[in-house]
Amino acid sequence: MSQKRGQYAKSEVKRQALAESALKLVQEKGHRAVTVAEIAALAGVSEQSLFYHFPSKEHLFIAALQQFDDEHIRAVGKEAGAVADMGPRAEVGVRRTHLSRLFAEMSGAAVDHGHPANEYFRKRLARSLHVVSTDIVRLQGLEIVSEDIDAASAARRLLAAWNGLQFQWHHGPEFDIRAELEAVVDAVLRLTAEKRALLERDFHGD
Amino acid sequence: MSQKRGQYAKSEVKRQALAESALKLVQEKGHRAVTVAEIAALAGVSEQSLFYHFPSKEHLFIAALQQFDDEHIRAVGKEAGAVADMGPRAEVGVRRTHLSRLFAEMSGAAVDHGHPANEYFRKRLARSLHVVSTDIVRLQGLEIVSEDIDAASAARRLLAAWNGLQFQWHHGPEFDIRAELEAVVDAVLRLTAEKRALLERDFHGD
DNA sequence: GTCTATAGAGTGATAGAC
DNA sequence: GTCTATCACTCTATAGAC
Repeated sequence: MSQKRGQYAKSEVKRQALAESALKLVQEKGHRAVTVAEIAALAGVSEQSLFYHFPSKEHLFIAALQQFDDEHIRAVGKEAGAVADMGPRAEVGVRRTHLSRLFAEMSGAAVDHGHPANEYFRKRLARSLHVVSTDIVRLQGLEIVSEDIDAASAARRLLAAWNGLQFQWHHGPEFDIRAELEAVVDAVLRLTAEKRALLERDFHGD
Repeated sequence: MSQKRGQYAKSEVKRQALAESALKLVQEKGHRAVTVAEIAALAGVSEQSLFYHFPSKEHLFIAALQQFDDEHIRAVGKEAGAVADMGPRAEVGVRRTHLSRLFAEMSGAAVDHGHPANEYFRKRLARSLHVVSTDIVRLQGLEIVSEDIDAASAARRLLAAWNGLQFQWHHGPEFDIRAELEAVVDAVLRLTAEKRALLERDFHGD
């Protein structure tokens, strides 16, 4: 997509195949253990072709993360429930250890402005902020969340907590990330036990 | 400290000098722009000597971060006020762009268990959790924070938010990190405006 | 006929074996 | 401490899609 070359239809197909293969192998073995040769083999292209389509292994891994996001967005379908589902998703996310590690490592490297993954993370953050903030507004409409909470700021705080807890989980000893994150959600959105119950009911679609 | 070699007193002095020089240069120019030659020169040791004391540039940077922490702990003195000072410190921290970037990048790479900085971050997190949690307990004693809040968990959430906001600040467009973090503190510790005022007064030492 | 996409044959760096 | 294997990546050339 951001590649200059590639007006041939074939190209996009191969890029996709390579991204999918990379994603699959990373999830299986972790990005440290995966070689470009394996990825190329799984995608059914030569190693040299891989480097024609992606300037570096890192770029390929970025495409793999992108690929995962895209699949996920398609799978989850509509994004209502982002807030209610945050705890479980953090838990699942962190259990996908290999992918989560790649994500953490990349996001660290990408604080450098010149880093190829910088754009990916910026866009991803913007999207996440939008999704969560939209869901908060929706919950305000349902009178589950108080109107006097600034949705954009609250979304930022919730995503920050998610991110930070994920890092802690990787660095330190394990803890119940779901419980911690849901506690933050309750605190930031000022949810009483009653409102939390409403949130759950809304999410599980009554 | 964790280095095998260095039984001579001289050695520890040189290590210290190298860490200080590394820290100074990183703060000035950013870790990407600093060369080991410069660091060695500033510390007044040869480049070979540097690699005798530190197995790699990365190890030296870890020592530099450590050095910064140590200086800071000494400067701040007693750690009461960790909670009250969290917002301002986040703001100052993020403005120290070069150091903050190194920190973010390293903490990303260190999610890998074999990474040399892994231990540093684990210990740092443990210490931070202890400091913040202790301060929360203190604030509970002063009846600024409610007794029914679990200090250890709350500390974890606050540090996660801090960390996550720092990452957002690096990746995305700027925002008021201090305001956001203090909002999280108020939410997590359930501080009313009144209690927040007490917190500030306690911190500024009446 | 042009230029994309692929292939062959490497290089340098590095980590692990011995 | 030296050797070796492996890895990411490059250079050059050409087959073939458009």
